[in-house]
Amino acid sequence: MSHSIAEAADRTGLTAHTLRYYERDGLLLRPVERDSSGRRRYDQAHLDWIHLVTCLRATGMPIRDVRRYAELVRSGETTEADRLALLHAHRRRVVEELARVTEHLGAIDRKIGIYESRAEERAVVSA
Amino acid sequence: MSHSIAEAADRTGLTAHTLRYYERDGLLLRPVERDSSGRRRYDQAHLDWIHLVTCLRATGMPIRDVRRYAELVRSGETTEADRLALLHAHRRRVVEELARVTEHLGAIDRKIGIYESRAEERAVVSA
DNA sequence: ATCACACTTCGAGTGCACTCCAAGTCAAGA
DNA sequence: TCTTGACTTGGAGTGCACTCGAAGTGTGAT
Repeated sequence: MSHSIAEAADRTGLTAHTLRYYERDGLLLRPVERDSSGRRRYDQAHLDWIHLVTCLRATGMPIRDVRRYAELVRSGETTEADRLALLHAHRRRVVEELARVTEHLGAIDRKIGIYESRAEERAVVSA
Repeated sequence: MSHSIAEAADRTGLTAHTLRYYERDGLLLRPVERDSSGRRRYDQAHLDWIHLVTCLRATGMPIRDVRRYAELVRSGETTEADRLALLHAHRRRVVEELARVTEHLGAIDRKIGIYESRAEERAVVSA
């Protein structure tokens, strides 16, 4: 079972443009196969890999690090320690970022609280 | 007590470049006052506002929405309901984004787990 | 057969948020 | 007095990640 670029876009949540861009930019493990008329065919292995790429991208990994990770995978299983290190470093940054955002969100919540209590006050006064 | 742009940069974690950029772009409530030789002087009210701006920015609010928020504040207290709506909408997006990132982080953690168990296996075999 | 349409490539364009540069001003210290 | 260095301005440049356009080709329905 293989899929056209439109189907792959559908299943990955990316656009066809972005899928071509990722391929050009070396984010995929290997170039996608083409059918007899030159069109891309994505198999399950590609979709699985692209899913991992979207996890990395959605958590803020830069394109060049995803490319680096793909290169490591391409280079064979001797690079597994390097891949693990790369993922660990990324994980640490993501956890830090989550904490930072959560903290800033708290400040925004306090601001919201201020506006709400002021709105409340006005409601009472005008009642 | 007022501060030079270098001190303001220090206290806000932004660069002097960024502080000037924010001012030019209308993210501050009013232009920063200048001393007799034309240099910016930041008072506590400015620093407090910039702190709020960094909370909004750090949680992913686009510059144009921060500007919109600043415009509402400038327009007086009749806009408090609008400000509250803006903050609520932002809060919702941030919470969603946190959930999304957390979920993707889980997938990355599972990937890390796979590499770790493989590393573990190799360690056992080579022992 | 013709038509619409999804696809191809290469390269250019976009939007965002800074980030930097050049040229000039001013104040304080040696 | 001279120099150093932090500042000023307007505008240009950068990096990232797409996003789109133009021109062309192959496929499937009418």
